[in-house]
Amino acid sequence: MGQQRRKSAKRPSSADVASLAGVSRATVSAYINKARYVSDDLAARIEKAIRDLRYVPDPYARALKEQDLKTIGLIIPVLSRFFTPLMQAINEAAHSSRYGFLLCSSEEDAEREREVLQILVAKRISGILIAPCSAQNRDLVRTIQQDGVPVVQVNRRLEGLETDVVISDNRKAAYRATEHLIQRGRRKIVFFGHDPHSLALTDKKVGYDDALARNGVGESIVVFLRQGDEVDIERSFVEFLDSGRPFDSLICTSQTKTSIALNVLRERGIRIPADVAVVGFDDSPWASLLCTPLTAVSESTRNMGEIAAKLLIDRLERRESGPPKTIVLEDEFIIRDST
Amino acid sequence: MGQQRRKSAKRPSSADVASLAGVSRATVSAYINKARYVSDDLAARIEKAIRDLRYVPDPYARALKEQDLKTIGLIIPVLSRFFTPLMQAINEAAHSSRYGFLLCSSEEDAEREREVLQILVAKRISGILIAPCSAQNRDLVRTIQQDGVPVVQVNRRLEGLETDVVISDNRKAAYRATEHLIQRGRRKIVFFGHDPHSLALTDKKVGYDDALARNGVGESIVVFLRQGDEVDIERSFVEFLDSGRPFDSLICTSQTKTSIALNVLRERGIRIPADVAVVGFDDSPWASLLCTPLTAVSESTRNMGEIAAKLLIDRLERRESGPPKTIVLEDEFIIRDST
DNA sequence: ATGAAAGCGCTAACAG
DNA sequence: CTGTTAGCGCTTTCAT
Repeated sequence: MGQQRRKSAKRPSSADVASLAGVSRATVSAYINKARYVSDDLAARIEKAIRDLRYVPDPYARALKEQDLKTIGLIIPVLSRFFTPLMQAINEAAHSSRYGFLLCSSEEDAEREREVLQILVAKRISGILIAPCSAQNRDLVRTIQQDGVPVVQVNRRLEGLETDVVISDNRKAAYRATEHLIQRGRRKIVFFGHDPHSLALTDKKVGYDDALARNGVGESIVVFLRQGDEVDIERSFVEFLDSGRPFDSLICTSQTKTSIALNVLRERGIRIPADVAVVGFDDSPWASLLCTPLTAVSESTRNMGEIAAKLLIDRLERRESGPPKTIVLEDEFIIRDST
Repeated sequence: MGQQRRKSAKRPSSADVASLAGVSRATVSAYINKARYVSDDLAARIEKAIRDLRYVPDPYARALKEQDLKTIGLIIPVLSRFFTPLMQAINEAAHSSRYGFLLCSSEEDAEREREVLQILVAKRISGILIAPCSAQNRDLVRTIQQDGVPVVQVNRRLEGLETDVVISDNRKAAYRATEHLIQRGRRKIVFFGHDPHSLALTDKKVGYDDALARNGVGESIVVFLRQGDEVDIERSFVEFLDSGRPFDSLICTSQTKTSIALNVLRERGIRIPADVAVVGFDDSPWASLLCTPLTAVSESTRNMGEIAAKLLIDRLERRESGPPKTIVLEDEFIIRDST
């Protein structure tokens, strides 16, 4: 015998409740929304009818009438661990201000991002938090905003948009990391994991380039990496190693890349920092526990989420209507033993 | 000057498109949904009108008519990193079967879980994946299911529910971990991080108790821990250490707890495994890189998500209508150097 | 204090 | 092939 399927005989509507309670639908609606006074007598009968019928108002019918979904949408480029603290923070902030929370991933695909934006707007979302994945939707975002939906850019920023922005200074962090390696006497510094299409990586790359240039280091070693799973990342790194190109240090542009690189280095018996110094983007609770505790850039995405959510909610509640704010969080640079 | 707010003069409706294109609303609808043939001529005019007006159909009006949202809902107890791979897998599976994906967190709160369940049903979600946080909503889940909405339990299981289930065998994993410690000669084994209210932990605790009993180890040392942030977790562990109760090994019931415990142990100069052997639940890419590579239970939540999503979608597409299946994934037990 | 009726934007059955 | 019409379930004046 399979799972039962008593295909819903049809959900009760407010009309059913009304007739069972012997009142009009208007009164039911009024009672439910506490929109106007309803006598105790009727209230009790309605209450009972609702229970008996297990009536739940249809959110769509309601939404059809109402202007605002009282919900915050978050669009991230990928559902990765990196964004988890950001999601948590935003979810909590939304909830505690009595907003709903709707999460969407664009999968780093501009087309999909576009769709998602349109869906959110069509759903009359109250406001949008977005970590944009492509400049392609700049105009759409601008339009949405001009139509009265507040937008906050978070973690990544598209130039030329008059939105609130909360990012961390990846360029500077990369600069600092690179310069740090140079000061430690390294000259053959690998930038592991670049993708010119990624907004997130561009900043880091610029910081790296700047630091090399200002310190007169001519050689730039970049390992490119298009979107891919962990196997692809590992393969790219292995290929680089096998190319035999000499290097004495490594900047990994994400936590995943860092752990993959470290694992490969360990397997090959390459010593850190004796043979190769390593700095990783994104700190983790493990970084300090490693055999060689890792020097890392720490980006507080949790904090970023909190601030961004607050900014958005302030706009939504009309607590703030000034010009767009840009908040740049400083990344922490934590020097441990790997460099 | 603030962000512009040209409060949407009112969105265009299909009526606007129809009149601009000089056709009826039915034709517009037909064109959009490709529900029936529309002559090239009209199609072109409609297309143009849609563009000009930047028309987007109202999803609520549409939903009001339709029976099914073609969307899968996932309810997790907490938006943690632990669930990220699960979310990824389900999101991808949903998307590639052309379903939407709706994520909700119950925040380990039965009341909130109840609300969320009702919202999902009210929204006519196609099917639900749930990692239940409490037995309290068992009846509600049963009702939902009987009303024809397929439900799959994932990661955690409530007894007495005729749903598909995908879990991993935490009880056995805990048993194995405990027995492993005993075989290594440990007798004072700490179970770090218990909460009798947590379904997830109960299984682990049972495995631990069983292993102690079957191996004639009388002493059970349990560090309790109600929901709390990392600071709370750390404090609990520190308090335990400060109590001076002797112990020679440690089972940490989650990744977060593991990293916190390891950090505290390191700070106190307690050597692993010489002074204390450690096994952690949830493997991570870092586990092998630690100073003392960590013995760990590895639970493939990604895999769990894939399977659960497949099960659900098979039900949705009527590809499967047999009795409920229960899939129990074996956790891997990876012995490294910490034990 | 409560009820009747109109309408939100869309789809689908039925005509033409 | 395309248009007319009748709701979907709810909220909201406007009467009573």
